[in-house]
Amino acid sequence: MVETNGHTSTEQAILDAAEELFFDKGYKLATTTAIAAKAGVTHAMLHYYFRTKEQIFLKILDKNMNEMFTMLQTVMSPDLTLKEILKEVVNLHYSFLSRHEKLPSLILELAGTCPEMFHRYKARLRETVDTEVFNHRIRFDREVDAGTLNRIDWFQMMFMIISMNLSTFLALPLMRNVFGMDSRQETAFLEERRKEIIRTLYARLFGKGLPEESAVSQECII
Amino acid sequence: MVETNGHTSTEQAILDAAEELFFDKGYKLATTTAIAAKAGVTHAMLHYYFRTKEQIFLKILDKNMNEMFTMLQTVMSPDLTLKEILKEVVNLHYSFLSRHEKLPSLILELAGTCPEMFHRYKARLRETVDTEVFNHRIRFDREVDAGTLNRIDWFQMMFMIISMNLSTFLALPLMRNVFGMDSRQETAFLEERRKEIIRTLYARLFGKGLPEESAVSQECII
DNA sequence: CCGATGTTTAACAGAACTGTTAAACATAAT
DNA sequence: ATTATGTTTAACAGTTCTGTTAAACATCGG
Repeated sequence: MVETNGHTSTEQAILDAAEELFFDKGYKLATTTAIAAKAGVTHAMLHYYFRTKEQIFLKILDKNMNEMFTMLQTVMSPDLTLKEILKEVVNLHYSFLSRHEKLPSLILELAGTCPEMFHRYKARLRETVDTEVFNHRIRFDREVDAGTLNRIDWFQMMFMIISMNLSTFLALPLMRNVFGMDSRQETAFLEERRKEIIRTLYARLFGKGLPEESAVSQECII
Repeated sequence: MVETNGHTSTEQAILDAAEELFFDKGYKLATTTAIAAKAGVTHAMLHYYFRTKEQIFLKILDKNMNEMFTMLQTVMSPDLTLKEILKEVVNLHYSFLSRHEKLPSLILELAGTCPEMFHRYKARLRETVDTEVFNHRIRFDREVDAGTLNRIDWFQMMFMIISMNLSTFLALPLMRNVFGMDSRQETAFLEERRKEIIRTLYARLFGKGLPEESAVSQECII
């Protein structure tokens, strides 16, 4: 039953079920048996189409990682001010995360428990980071020198942005569990959180009269 | 072979091995077989002393959660300024995390995949949060009204502190993997990160002339 | 209609895991 | 020495998982 996209409907059903289960339970805990059950086929079909669990997982992960790298590379817009760019970075990342709520924890699982699988993306991740750093750094440093931007280490700033965004979505299951938010509250929280992240970032970068020890002295890691 | 602490050496060996494996692999992936092997006993011993995998896990998790709650409650020191308290909160939390590097991801796993197990700590967590909020909030609001503190929602501030600290340690395995830090670089990174977190927090709370949209208007979630 | 191709099923093999149990072993008190 | 108690072993049962395979089924060109 070959369809227009070149996939059989069975193949697509397996991919859909697998994506949901891998994101829900993680790589190791999502079983081929459960995937097949969710797709409504025998688990032998899964092996017929994809041979192994690892291959079907990589097909799904690749798709998501490609979207992530695309997102990372579209941050550049040279005709915006640095201030606008930074806001864009946060918003873009934040909206990507809301569309891929569970990708971060899957990546963390991979880095922690299947490092050899994560290796597949390492080079590309480093390269992307290096490129973005190179593209923005000169401009960034110039503004720091001109005094229109508080001194801060590049890497620390990137880490701050990424981690503030990420941790919002990493904490979401826990927040749902502990505070039992309904979906309206959740939307309101996420929106207020996004604004607060930008406020905090702006305060650190553009605020005046910051308290002591704003000096920075780190050898760069990357 | 009963020892002075009331545990047999076998029992303690199992607990030690279990703690390491649970933190390394998570609850579901740490197998009783592997725990027994690491402890150097047959896996039947594990069931002899603890009956089930869940019970040994809870023994270990309880110990760690108790330490966490103790830490959360020792934050109060009424004779410090608010500014000093906040710094203390960050430092205390940060140092706790460096001693329990892998607790956060275990808690996140639990909240995500075994919510019924996490339920055990829900009431206590809410209670602790409520108490801390109640204890600090009046003072906090007074300083906001006096203009010595920028306006910010309590919950957002707590979330910010916790998430900046947490994400540092959540990201650590990934950082090791991608950037291949040695232990000297890692120590330097963690120390610089701690300082940067305080800088950022202070900038948001005490910085002058913050850019637009620093107004805050959120109904409180908790 | 026939056979070639691609798809699906059901049964199986082999491994791993949790938990149980009966018997062997050690130890200390009587 | 014997008995009671606590500890350890080895073997087993029952389940679940990944991956394979042979046979059944469908579809379509000729």
